[in-house]
Amino acid sequence: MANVAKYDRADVITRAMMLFWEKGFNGTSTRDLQHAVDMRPGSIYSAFGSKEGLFKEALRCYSSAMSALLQEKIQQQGTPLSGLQEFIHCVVIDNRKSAPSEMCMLVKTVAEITDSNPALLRESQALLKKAELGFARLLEQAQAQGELPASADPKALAKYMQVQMIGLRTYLRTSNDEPAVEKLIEDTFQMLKAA
Amino acid sequence: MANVAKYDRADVITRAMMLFWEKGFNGTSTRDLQHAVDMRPGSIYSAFGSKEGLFKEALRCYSSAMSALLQEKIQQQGTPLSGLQEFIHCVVIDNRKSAPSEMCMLVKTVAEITDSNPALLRESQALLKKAELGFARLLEQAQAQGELPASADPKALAKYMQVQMIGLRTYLRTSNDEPAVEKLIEDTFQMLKAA
DNA sequence: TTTTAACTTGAACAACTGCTCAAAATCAAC
DNA sequence: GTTGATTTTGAGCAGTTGTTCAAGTTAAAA
Repeated sequence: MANVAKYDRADVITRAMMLFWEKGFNGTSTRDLQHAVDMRPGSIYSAFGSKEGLFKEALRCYSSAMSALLQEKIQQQGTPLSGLQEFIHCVVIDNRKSAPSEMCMLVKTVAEITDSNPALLRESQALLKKAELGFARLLEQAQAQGELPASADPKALAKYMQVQMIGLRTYLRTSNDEPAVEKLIEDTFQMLKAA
Repeated sequence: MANVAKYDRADVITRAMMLFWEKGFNGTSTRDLQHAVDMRPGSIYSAFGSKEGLFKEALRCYSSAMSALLQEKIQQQGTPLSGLQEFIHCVVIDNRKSAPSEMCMLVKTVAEITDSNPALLRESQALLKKAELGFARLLEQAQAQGELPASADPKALAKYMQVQMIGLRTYLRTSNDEPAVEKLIEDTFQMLKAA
């Protein structure tokens, strides 16, 4: 054998994710990345193949960080639905200014990337689909526990939740109207429980 | 006096708008633009000052085209609320594949541009705010005509409509699930009329 | 201690970026 | 037809882009 890598791969991906999340794929130059992860071009390219390869890893990193946050909130709150509500409030309101961008990184990517880069587009779409499936499973559990009425359709409600999350986060970015968005989050869950 | 401009300014802005709408601000190079509008760099820069200047005009062009489409649909349908519903269906579903992007150009811009370019960010935010005010005025009319219950709050519903439009258009881009989105549009208006 | 495979480095490349400007072309006014 | 303000042209600039690769460094194995 021989020399061993000096960098922490997960840490490098996290740092790259933060930059990409803030500036987008086109807005982030490889020089920016080199500085952010403190690696020279040769090392980055031997580890990730291309800017696109690193971006793909960053998308997955973002996705699993969000997923972990959701699980954390469910545990804290004790029930699936209140955990989901706390998660959404946390992502949309609490982390608004501390996160690299107030918008969802997957949505930003789907908005920025054209069909001329199918690899990145499909990766983002697949991760968003995965998130929707996670919501659906969660809503099923809520239903089983009586947190949602038996008449509710978890799959349809999961789609609805995705639309609301995407819409609310983006609307907040455009309007800066935090109280209104906070109220709309509450309305959404009111609606959910009455479905 | 002397020579007179050979290009049609409105036409040039429209062509630039189509390109910017498709590829975004960072994704569109000035060479792309030169080709799309069939003008040489000198002419473009003397007419618009900078890439940013042309983009700003493109944003306004997009905004007023959307506004005109809404008015058209209201006239066709006869009432404000049914006109609004037809407008949303048209923008989200019917024009999905024929438009340069299935997403809203203002939303794409707000997602792409960071706070390091305040001019473009504020322009998009202002145009989205203007659209919301237009929705609010429309909903007031609908209320006056009895299309909406007297208990409805037009300003709050206008915010809600913005969130739904943004969410639905973006969700369709990520999921490709046209039937689901079509149903969600109907649900939204059902909800509106019951507000 | 030597070997050797893996990793790191950073100069360099060709292509592309937004933009400028001197020269040429244009056309209303005289 | 000449004038002269205005517009068009496109070569080109200085900086940035994503990426490569030969040379140097490292440390486990022999």
